[in-house]
Amino acid sequence: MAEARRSWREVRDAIRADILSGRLSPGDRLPRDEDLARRLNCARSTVQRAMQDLSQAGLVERRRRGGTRVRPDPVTRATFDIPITRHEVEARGARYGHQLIRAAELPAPPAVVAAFDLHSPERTLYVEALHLADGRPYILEERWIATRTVPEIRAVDLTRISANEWLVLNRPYSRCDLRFYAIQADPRVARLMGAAPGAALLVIERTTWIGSEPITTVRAITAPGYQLQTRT
Amino acid sequence: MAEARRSWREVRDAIRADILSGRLSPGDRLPRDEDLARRLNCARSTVQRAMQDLSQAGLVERRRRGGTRVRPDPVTRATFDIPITRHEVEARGARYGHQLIRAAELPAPPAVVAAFDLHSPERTLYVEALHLADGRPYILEERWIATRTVPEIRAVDLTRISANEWLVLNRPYSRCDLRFYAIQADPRVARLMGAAPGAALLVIERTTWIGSEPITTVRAITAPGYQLQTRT
DNA sequence: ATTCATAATATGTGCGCACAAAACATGTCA
DNA sequence: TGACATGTTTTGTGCGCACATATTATGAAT
Repeated sequence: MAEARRSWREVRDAIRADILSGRLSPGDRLPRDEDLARRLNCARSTVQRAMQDLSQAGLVERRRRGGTRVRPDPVTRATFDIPITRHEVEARGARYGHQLIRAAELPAPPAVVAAFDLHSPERTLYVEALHLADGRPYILEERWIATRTVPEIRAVDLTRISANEWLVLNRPYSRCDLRFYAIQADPRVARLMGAAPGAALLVIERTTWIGSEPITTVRAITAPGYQLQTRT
Repeated sequence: MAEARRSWREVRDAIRADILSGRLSPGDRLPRDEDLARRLNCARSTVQRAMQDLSQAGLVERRRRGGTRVRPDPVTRATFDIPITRHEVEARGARYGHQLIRAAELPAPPAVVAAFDLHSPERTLYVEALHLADGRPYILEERWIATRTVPEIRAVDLTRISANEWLVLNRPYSRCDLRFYAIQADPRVARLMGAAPGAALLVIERTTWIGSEPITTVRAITAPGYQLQTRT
């Protein structure tokens, strides 16, 4: 059948076409790598490379000894890049600025303790700040920082560098949970954001850990009209 | 120095630690794979595997002949799985239902033509449908389907299977653009969703193509309180 | 100085091999 | 029957090699 050697992309595309065209259905088992390699006239490592890609894309599931199966519930998998807010603003060609609204050492409220996956209370630094693009409100962030994990943050001048930027640059994280939802601007948020009271705002919530130690959780309230889109 | 052979994960973690700790700064160039391999006591292919991972995670950028550099603008990269709505509802333990509100062949409005990256007008099937969880509104979708690319859709009984599910199962796509934002429910949407007028709703907009041919663009308006989160 | 062909170099791909590790199957023993 | 050890199967990892490919650097010719 096939004569020319196939590249891993060709192998991937061939299998993907089989799945997407319905020749393979969700839940179906695929031949083992070695058989596919023989059939497609390539090395097993090439099939492996193709499968690695398909697996990461969420199209197939692989298990040792269990073989490879078409994912039973097809999904659309999307990847987003969330940059440092300053970079995001500057990439839009706007002038970046930020205002520290409040910084205070507080015990973590129950919602934050829950977000951190903890039971016991946690000492936190609460930081509220407004990111500006060309002087106009861009993102309002309400942030809790676990001072036990990040004690140095207390020595940082948060009027000079935003907690967002300092943390991303200085605190590696091993786990990051993200959540998106919509809220209506309450009077206070509306005033800070220069939005109409009741306006619909996209919220990006992010919590990070290093190992099992919580670092920070932040509620980023975006300005009216803000859109988040997949990288191209 | 190092004696034990390193696995690609160890190599990846070592390099990642160098980046995140600041020993390597954004924009810095890394040694070439071969030197890293010698230094870390492993094969070049192992370094290659580690770099592949770091590159996909957005931590480094690699170019042939240009070498490897730490990405100049650090980002948080997040991956979402957007399942078929029926699966999503059922995974929450709820009973799925859906109602076809309207289906009509219409010329694509300008916004849709733009979303499809086209200039000329396009014949579309407009479909409006409501997805239900336990009988309650879950997602309202407004969808335009390019009938030139997907003529078979006209023969599908959209009261029996949702356009969402039919398309995902029958129409492979090669490109998918996603966009999230918040809207306020206008009176009609509020009535359909059983929400208060003016409620903040998360909208997921998705456009797919096969090759350069548009398939569909959909505006999925979610019920109040809907949250989208990264897969765990 | 500018343009263009050419060389040098780092990453990307592919192969074949060997062994590791997970997960499932089987059979033994109580 | 049930718990547990053992074997088998499939994917995962690692190595070393050769060559492909993209990109930058070099230098010649105008």
